[in-house]
Amino acid sequence: MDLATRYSHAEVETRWYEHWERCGYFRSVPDEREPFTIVIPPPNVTGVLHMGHMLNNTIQDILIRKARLDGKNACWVPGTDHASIATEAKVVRWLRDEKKLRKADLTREQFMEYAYQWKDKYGGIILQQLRRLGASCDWSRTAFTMDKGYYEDCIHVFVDLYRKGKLYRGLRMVNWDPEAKTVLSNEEVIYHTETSQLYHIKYPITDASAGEGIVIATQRPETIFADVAVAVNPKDARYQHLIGKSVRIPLIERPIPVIADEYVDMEFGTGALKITPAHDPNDYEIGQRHQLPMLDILTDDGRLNERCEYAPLVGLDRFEARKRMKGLLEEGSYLVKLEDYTTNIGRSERTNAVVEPKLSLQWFVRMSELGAPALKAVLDREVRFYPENFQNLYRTWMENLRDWCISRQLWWGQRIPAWYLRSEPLNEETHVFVAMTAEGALEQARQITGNPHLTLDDLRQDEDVLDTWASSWLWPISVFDGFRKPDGEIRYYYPTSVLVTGWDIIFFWVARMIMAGYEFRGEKPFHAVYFTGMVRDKLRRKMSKSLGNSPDALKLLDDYGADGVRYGLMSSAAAGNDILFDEKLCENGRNFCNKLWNALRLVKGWQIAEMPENEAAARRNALAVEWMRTKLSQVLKSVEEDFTSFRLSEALLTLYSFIWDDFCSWYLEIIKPGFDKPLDRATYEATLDLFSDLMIALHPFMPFITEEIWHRLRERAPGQDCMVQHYPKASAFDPTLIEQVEAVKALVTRIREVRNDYQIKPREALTVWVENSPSAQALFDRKGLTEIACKLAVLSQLERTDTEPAGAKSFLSGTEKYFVEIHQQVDYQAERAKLEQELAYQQGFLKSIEAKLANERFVTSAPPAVVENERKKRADALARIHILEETLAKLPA
RNA sequence: GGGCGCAUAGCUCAGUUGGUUCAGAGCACCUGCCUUACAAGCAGGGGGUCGGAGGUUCGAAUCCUUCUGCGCCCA
Repeated sequence: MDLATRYSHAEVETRWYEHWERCGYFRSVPDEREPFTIVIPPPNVTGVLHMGHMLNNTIQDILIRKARLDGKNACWVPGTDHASIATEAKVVRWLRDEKKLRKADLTREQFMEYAYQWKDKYGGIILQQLRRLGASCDWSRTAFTMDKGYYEDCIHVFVDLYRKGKLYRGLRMVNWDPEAKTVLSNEEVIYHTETSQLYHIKYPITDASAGEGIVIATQRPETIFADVAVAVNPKDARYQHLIGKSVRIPLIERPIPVIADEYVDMEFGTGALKITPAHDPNDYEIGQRHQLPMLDILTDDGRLNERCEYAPLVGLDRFEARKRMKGLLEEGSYLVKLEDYTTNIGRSERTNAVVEPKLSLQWFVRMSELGAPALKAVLDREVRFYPENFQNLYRTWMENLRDWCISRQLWWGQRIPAWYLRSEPLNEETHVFVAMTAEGALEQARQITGNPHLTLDDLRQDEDVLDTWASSWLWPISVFDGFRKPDGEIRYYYPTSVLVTGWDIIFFWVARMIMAGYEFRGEKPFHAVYFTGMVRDKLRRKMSKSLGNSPDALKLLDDYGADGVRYGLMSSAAAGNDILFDEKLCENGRNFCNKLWNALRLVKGWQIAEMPENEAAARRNALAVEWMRTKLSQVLKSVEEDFTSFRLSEALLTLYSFIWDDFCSWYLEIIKPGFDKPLDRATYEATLDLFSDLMIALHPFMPFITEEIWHRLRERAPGQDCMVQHYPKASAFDPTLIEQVEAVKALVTRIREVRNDYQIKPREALTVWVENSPSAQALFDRKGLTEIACKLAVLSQLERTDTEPAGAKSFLSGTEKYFVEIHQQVDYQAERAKLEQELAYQQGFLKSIEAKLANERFVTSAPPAVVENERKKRADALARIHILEETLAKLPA
């Protein structure tokens, strides 16, 4: 076989992905096997592959491929999220740039048609990109949160919750995004510390006898027109005489009362607080307590409206108005002080506009009842979190649930199935008809109003759509048709096995899916949640498009191959830990591929003979194979445990070092035949089998190269692909052999060290003796071990001796004393220094062990195995010290 | 202001229920090698009193308290 010295991934990866897909390996249909199900966290339909996706989906693919190899019916459902606000923004921009259309000029229906057009043309690119990564999703199941069926499910759930009294419409303080002109949930508001200015403004007192005025502090001077009171703390001596009096709002002279409320912090600002219930959540609360009116002075796009009563500012943007206020207040001598001030400003996650608290009529889900079973499930480990400490975060949030505002003032999304009477616009709060269809709503309207003559034209549907998360929380149910066919295949696939997602959406999505699972199916949506960390750059910044610090995912795949990138991501990605991404890690992955490739070249390059070269080779190879099989069992056992506890990086690193170090550096070197010599068939076949097993074991992590090598190792029948084999199972193994080989490895290393020290050529054969002792005997009685040592250390002989050979350098390895013939003057001075250092270490070591063993309480309270082990350590140390002392004594001065 | 988490080699991090010669890996570094699989490699090596202090224990990187320094979430 003529193979290039470097592995090239490009052709291999596309070829195998196509092959797997053609063979239908990704497809899952219910059968008698145990299911293993994952639903993808649907990326935004507008999304393109970034580092976070690659990490997240690599993990899912590893779990899915492993389950498939374990003989389970693995089903990974892909899909995308319609991402209402993000996508609508994209579509609006596209319409403007490409079609020269403005949203305002389109009807809702026209807009939706364009939006679907856009989605079909540009949406879901990311699903194509996931294929490059090797994702073995069942593409035939690709779902989309705006698919017809999915849409219906959302509507069904809305109606269901409404009927159950878990959904209501109400006037509440909400976070308003004046740019997108929509309400945002609390989770969609991002707080940053920003500097602004604190205005100290004097409100003149109506009753001049009580004083000149009261000074309040605010960062938003333009909102004074919406003030309905000034509040002070009832305990505040400074203001006692003013409580109950009234003050006048600067510029407009409207009188407002001075009230007392515990909420007011006497230390903050001047201790007097302007109360603006329509534009501040805390003021809203105070307003409610004191039955104050609410005055909304802002338009939906953040401009002052006529209710502010100050004509010069009507129509101005809130920030422009703020600027003008400064001059106006100064002019009227109302501005007492202006100071710089740092505070947390909330901005819209999507548009980055400063969020305005605003009073608004919206739809809310009552969270208290939904939250209870979802919290319990996690605390009872019914749904297990990996890592477990995310439970804390989850609990804190779940214990402080606030009602969820699920209406959004957008078009791209599921339109809220609520209808109102056109003739009674003011009665919306009472005359709401919630139904699956307009006809259903009409039916209700007729009954409730008692007017049988009402027609569809008398009804008007709510203009708003659902919050995106109010569709994605149904994902694990809806993708299996759980609402429309509750007894269909969902009974097989649900609850899903594991959810893999970033911890940043634990509230947005994870918590709500758990709630939806219990609410609509009476069962958890998944058994486990694996939280991935955030991928950060070397400066610990979250990778984002706006920072431009994210490497181009596709370029990484080009440069290092999917296997290399998967390795790079996984090698440093313990669950829940953020990873500082470094391309260097992908380079390691690529190098590993090359290592595997070259191991293949080596093995396939050998000539084969029916019989071993000689007795020695036969023994050597037989033991090597036995050792490798034993070690493989040990490794598989540990890999299996790692998978059970989702310690995927551990599993990968275990396999990596087993393959690189044990298989390549030791095993292949042991059995490697001499120049132009053949390898015996038995060893060759065993090696191919071992190599094949290694490829299956590594396949979940690095699917492409393992498939390629699997096929190059042997001629495989059609359908005999690596990805559909059985994962190798650990069998019972005897650790003694592993220990013995480790002893030989240590010996070989010591001999190589001697070569380095004395500059003896690697190929120059050396003669080595081991001092006769019971332990030396026990070690080298193992058939084949001596031959292995000779091969690896390049020895002409390794024999036991009772006498010290002349002109040899001695050294200690394990508990044995060895002599190596070096044909040159031994540097006794250096030798003595080395031995003394070693002796000092061993004596210290011995001392610590003896202290332990002399301790009565240790011997009585520690487990017997631990004590026994300490005794063995003592015996070994004593043996070593004896040898060292003896050697030192005999050393020429 | 409330809560959560982190601190281990120059860098990035593992280290599971406290117990094996347990102080590890990769990268970086040093020395020697283009040895007939692989220089994307091979052989060998140096480097950390596990953030500080105290405590529990026969035994602590691991458990507890506290301090310091970071990070994050919520208000």
